[in-house]
Amino acid sequence: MSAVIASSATSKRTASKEARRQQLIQATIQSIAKFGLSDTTVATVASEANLSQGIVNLHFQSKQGLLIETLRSVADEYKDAWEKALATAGPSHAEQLEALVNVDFCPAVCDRTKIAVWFAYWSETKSRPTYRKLCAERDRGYDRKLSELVKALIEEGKYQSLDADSITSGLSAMSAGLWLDLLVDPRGMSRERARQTCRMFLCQLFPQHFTPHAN
Amino acid sequence: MSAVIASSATSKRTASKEARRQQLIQATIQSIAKFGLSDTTVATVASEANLSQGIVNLHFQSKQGLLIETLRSVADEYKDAWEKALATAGPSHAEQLEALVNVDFCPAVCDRTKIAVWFAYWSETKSRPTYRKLCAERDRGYDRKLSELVKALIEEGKYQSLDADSITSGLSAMSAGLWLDLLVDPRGMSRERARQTCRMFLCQLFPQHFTPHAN
DNA sequence: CAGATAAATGAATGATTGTTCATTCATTGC
DNA sequence: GCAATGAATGAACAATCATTCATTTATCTG
Repeated sequence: MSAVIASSATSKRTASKEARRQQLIQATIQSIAKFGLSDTTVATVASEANLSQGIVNLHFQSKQGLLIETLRSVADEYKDAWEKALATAGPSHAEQLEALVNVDFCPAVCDRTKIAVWFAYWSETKSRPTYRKLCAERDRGYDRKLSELVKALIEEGKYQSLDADSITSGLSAMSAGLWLDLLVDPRGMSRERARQTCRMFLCQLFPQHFTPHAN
Repeated sequence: MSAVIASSATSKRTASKEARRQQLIQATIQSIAKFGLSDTTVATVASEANLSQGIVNLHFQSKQGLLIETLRSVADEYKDAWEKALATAGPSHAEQLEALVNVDFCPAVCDRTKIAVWFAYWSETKSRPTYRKLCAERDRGYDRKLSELVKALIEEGKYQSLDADSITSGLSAMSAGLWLDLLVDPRGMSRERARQTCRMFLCQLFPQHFTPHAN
């Protein structure tokens, strides 16, 4: 969305207010990925953005404000991604489900830098209600849609023995866990392998709808 | 192991060197869970332990040293737990696998406080090689055992279509993801529900070895 | 019980970090 | 071209935090 504005306006003193904010948010993401959230300071962010110290408090009232807006930005981007993926995908329930699962492993979303950000904030949800609220919003919509599609498939395929709630939880948990693998041990896990792992799960559960090595 | 020592020796100036270290590590775990890693200071740790400021640098050379020892402690405890679980469980491959999976959801290991610690450190592995090394050691042993058992079951049951690597990755990812649910949204997920979710996965994969509602 | 030893304290210190603000500089409208 | 506007700077300030250490306190020894 506003990435277009941000990219063209790196020249100083020219960028619009919104573009600067985006630039600082991107710098925050880079800093969190590079140094971790604990060692991300206003100075490291400003340095990543090639801007001066005072800039953060100029555009966001405080460091905390910047951190919250950064999470909001990544969360919004994620929501946009899966909503767009559903709109683009074929109409069948199986196609919709596959599209939804695949979003988690597409390059735009499944970027090690952004994954580092997700885990940084997740790890502090217990102490920061604001983080939790923003993260919960992310999951609410996604999980609801995932649950819908799983239920539809179960009905369609007369998979009587399957429990929709378990499958929904299991599937979204598997995605998150594979993200963790990508973050902690990127040599042992790749986006493609992660995607295949989820697909394997779908093939096992819904053999009438998903078959190995298709797509 | 040394928790026995630590618990009995809370009285001041009496505790042995090792007991004090354990006490401080426990306080660190509490502090990380309460305030997050970013807001865990030497002061918050000392306060959780009801001890004075200087105590951390007395027993560990630095704050960083304490943080590393805390991770090591949680990781060791985890390793002890699953090794003990394997030793206690029945001898069949299915029983061993089930025991290994269940460890992740037993009260001793699957405690929201400790989960907060895991995610706090995982989120910083990208910037702190020491954290990564300690975390990787945790996974190496567990995943190797998990992989062994999965392969054994596939051979035993002539589940020709199953890919052992995908299943191993998927299973451990699902565990980690369910932990995340327990951390972020404890009302929507419980240890028991998480365990059942993993079990559902096993039932689907290995119908000859696992059947619903057993255990 | 006295002296020695070791552990713990907490105020002081120095380094780091978030925030402020007077100044600089580019852009826009007249 | 010339004010006027407001975005950006970066040095200065204030607050926080890790670390140090002289002192206090408990335990052990002979």
